[in-house]
Parts: sequence; C-alpha cells; structure tokens
Amino acid sequence: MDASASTDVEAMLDRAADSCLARGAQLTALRRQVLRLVLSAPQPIGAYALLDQLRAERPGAAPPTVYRALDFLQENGLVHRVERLNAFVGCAGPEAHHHCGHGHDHPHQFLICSKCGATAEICDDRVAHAVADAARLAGFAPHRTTVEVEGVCAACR
Amino acid sequence: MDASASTDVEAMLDRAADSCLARGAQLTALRRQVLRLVLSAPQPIGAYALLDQLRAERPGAAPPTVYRALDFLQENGLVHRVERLNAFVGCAGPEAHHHCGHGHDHPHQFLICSKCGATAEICDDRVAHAVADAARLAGFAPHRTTVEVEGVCAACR
DNA sequence: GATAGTCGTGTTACACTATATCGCCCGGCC
DNA sequence: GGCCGGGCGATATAGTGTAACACGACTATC
Repeated sequence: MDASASTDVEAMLDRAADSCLARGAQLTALRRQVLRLVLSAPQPIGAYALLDQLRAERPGAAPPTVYRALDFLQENGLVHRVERLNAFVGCAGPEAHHHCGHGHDHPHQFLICSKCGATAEICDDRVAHAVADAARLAGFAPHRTTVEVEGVCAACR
Repeated sequence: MDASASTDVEAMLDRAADSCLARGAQLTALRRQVLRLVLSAPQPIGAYALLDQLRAERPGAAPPTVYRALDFLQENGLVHRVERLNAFVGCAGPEAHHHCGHGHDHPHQFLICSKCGATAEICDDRVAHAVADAARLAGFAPHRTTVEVEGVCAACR
C-alpha cells in the first residue's frame, strides 16, 4: 500500500471507531488491527492469511483471535464475508450507505472477477427490492441476503 | 423416505440420466448414487455427510470421490451448492426450468430458514434480471450468480 | 494387435476453514 | 470487597476441500 492509501485506511479506522462508539461497541486495538489488515488488502483475504499477517505484530495470535475480531467487525457492518471465496473484504463505505438511508446492515452485492480475483461491492436497490419481494411472495421473512456474481470485470475484458 | 418419495427420486434419476446423455455426459453408477443421496436428503447435505452415507454402499469412498461426483452434478445442473451452508441440494426441477426457457445453468435463488433449516429454491426472473443489469452497469460480464436469503419460512412464523 | 489418449475412479496425503472450551485479566457496579 | 461481563490468550479438535499420483476401461488410429 502506498502512503495515501494508508492515510485513507487510518481515516476509515477512525470513522469506524466513531461508528462503533455510537452503537455502544468498542473498536479495541486488536479489532482495529484486524480491520486495518482487511482494509489494506487489495483483494478479499482469508482468515488464515489475516492470521499470518496479524502474527507479525501479535505473535500469540490463534484462529479464534481473528475469527472473533471478524465476527465483531461483521456485526458492526465494517467488513463483509464473501461466501464464494471464504474470504473477507472491508465494507466499501458504511457511512455512504448511511447517507443513502441504509443502516449498518445495508444490502450489498459482490462482483467477483474470475480472471483477476478483484471483488467489487455494489449497492443496487433494485436488486435488494427484487430479492426481498420474491422472498415475501414465497411467505418468507428475509433477514440477511447474499448476492454474489462471478464473471469478468471491465478491466479484464 | 417413504415409498412414493423413493419412486419420485428414481424417476428423477432416470430423467437426469436422459438429460446427461443428451448433453454427451455420463451419469455413471457412482454419480447416480451420489445424486440419489442428495435428492433423498430432506435438507441440504454436506459433502462429508454424503460421504458417510456413500460408504455404506461403497466402503472405499474418500473425499475426492464425492467432490468429483458433486462437481459433475453441478456442471450438469442436477445439484446446486448452498454457499452459506457449505452444502448441496438437488435442483428443484431442471426440466421445469427448461420448460420456462432456461438451460441447465438456470438462474435460481435460495430461501434458507434459520429456524428449521429448510431450504427452498425459487426461480425469479425479476431478481435474475436485476442482478444481471446491475452487474453490466458496472462493466461486469456476469457468468454465474449466487443469491441466498436467510430468514424465517412461512411454516416457522 | 500394438499404441496412445481420454475418462472415470481409487488412494494417500495434505491444506484450509472454523469452532469448542477453559482460564485469566480487567473494568464497572452494588 | 465481591460479583459479573466482556475481551482476550491458549489448546485442542472438528469440518471442509484439493493436490498428486496410480490404475483400469474404453476408444481411436494406424
């Protein structure tokens, strides 16, 4: 990561800390460290890759260390899990979603490039509504939704 | 499973064999056995649960045995993988989707009840179109799409 | 009929992902 | 002080998925 990206990450961490405080949650040093690693990764990152990096600063770290942090970060809308990759990405912009009327558990979709592995998060209301409508039509009360599209990104075409 | 359900499963297996032949693929005894187990399961079933059952008839079966069969069945649209559960379900009705104009790689969505674990497959064109449109709007060429909704089913409410 | 190629399968070993459980520390609270 | 809950360290184990190589059956081609 270059300097400007690092600066961006630190700013995002500060905003994340504020957002947690507002919800009565604590972005502890460990959780902040894990979130920094996720945000700094150029692509979705697996729990054990995260663990390896975390050990550089925290030699005693074990799987539960990183999984507990990831659970917390997910609950607070700071990271998302990409099911198809068994990996995690930083949420594109939690505050942006608040601006457009969504809470911390905002709807989102992933576009996963099978060529380069890049994963983009989008937030399409039409998709979210269509899915919710289809579920309710089946008598189903939707709670959380996973939408992941595998394909080829613009850069790889 | 009662007798009528078993009969249904056998009929589905026969139709699956025909469908494979038409595509130049072979539904071998092993693959048929695995598909039978998936179709007979009341809920999505994991690869290792499948493996345990398979070993009753085929003691030497190992993980690659079942994963290779599942890969084949997925490629031929006979089973789907439920990412959130790391499990597999028989395709609700491949021939039904052909009737409504979809190929063997038809769009589908899952409704997963977090109370009872029941998983329903639906096929909503509005969802499929909304997702495809959103992806293309981002310059992305969609290939395969995963849509999974976790919530509470009608029976559990 | 030999040769080579493909496909399906067997077999072993390993890598990766995730959770259970126990125990300790620390900070808040009555 | 004594109690409690949250966060964390540490160990062990469960669950999921692949790599790599071997073997036999079948086919095609000469």
